[in-house]
Amino acid sequence: MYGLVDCNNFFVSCERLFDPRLNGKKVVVLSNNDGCVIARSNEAKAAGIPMGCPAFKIKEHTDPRQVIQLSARHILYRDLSNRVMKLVGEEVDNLQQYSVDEAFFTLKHKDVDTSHRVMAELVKRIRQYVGIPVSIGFAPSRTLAKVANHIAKKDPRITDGVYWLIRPEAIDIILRRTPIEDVWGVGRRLSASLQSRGIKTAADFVKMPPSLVRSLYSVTLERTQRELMGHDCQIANPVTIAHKTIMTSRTFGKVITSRDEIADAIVSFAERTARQLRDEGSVAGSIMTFVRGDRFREDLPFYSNSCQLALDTPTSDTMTIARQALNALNLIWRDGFAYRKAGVMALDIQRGTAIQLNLFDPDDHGKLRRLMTSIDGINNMYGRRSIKLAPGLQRGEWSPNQNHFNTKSKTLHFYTGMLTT
DNA sequence: TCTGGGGTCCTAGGACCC
DNA sequence: TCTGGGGTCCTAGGACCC
Repeated sequence: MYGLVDCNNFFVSCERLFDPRLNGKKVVVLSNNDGCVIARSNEAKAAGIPMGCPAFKIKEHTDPRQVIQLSARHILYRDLSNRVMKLVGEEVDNLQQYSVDEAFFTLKHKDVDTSHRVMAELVKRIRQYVGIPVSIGFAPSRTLAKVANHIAKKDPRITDGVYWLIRPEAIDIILRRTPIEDVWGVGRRLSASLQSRGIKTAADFVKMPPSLVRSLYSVTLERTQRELMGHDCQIANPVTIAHKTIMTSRTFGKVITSRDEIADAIVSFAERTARQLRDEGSVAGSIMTFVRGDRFREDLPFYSNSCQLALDTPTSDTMTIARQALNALNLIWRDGFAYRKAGVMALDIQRGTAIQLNLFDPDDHGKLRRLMTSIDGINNMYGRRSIKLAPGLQRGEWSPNQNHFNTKSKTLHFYTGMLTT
């Protein structure tokens, strides 16, 4: 039996917490470059604004003057997410955070009546202490828990935000009402393909022979099918294990043609990537840098390339990683193109303790580690990027546009001026 | 004018080996 | 006409998620 707790309209709920005037309005939160809609209030959903909608296309769905558009403040959202998860963790077992606003878990209590009472109280407590509305769904598998959570959110008869999807007859009825494209693990491509075979609902899908699903599609989709039948197939890997890759990338506020500007951005991305490696107690074995043009500008020649370089010794040292990221940039840089996006990725990640010292590496790892710890400590105390490598000193030409911060909200500006997450 | 960022897993196919 | 067979390993790319 799995529980899934999910914050309702999470980013919008966070913004509303600090500006109640947003209540009852069509509110959307925009992605990094004020580009796409990444969160919607119920009112915005009802107006037909789809998830991922480019901001400039909102007018195709509703009167944009009635839509409040806000730049994302991911640091604030992370902070509130941590508070929600702390309260949840006190009442459940095996809490596995799946994303910033949702987590799977198992129950402490065996009997459903006690559990239901505890969970309904938890929903109330999160609302009271953190201010964020959440919903909880229960089912025999994670995929079904997703379905149950959806019902907990949507069905007005569910007054306490908790829904149990357990009885086979109930599961059968619900699956018949679940469009195939709403199933977790069935995206646009797969649902189009399944629909062309006459599979319209989750119930239709469950009736397909599993061997056929596997041969036509993949073991992944077959697992989704078995999960819908109520078998736990561990579809979601626990996110608690360390990351296998860590990436930092941004779309620039405008196209960039200067190599120095891009190098400046790459150093910033490398710094952030290295910091995250250290936070997770990991080291990277190789570093990848990529650059690309603007895929929407047909008037400009398009260029996209990446380069992955191994590190002599796996490390989380900012300077080594930045240096290697710049080496990679030098190998893929081409003059005469307009660049719109770039990024740095750490790969071949291992636990930090597993450092294989390179005999010929002149660096003193102990000294470097102490330096990095000091830098992280200062940045923790005085704000991110108080100390940084020279090339990234100021917000550059490449910084993403974010022009819709809610300056009228009571939120500490602490959460605003910081450069993205 | 304006189209995100950060992940995971699986598969097909090529390189290489005996 | 006919071009072994069976492995392993790696990578690129596609699909999905939020």
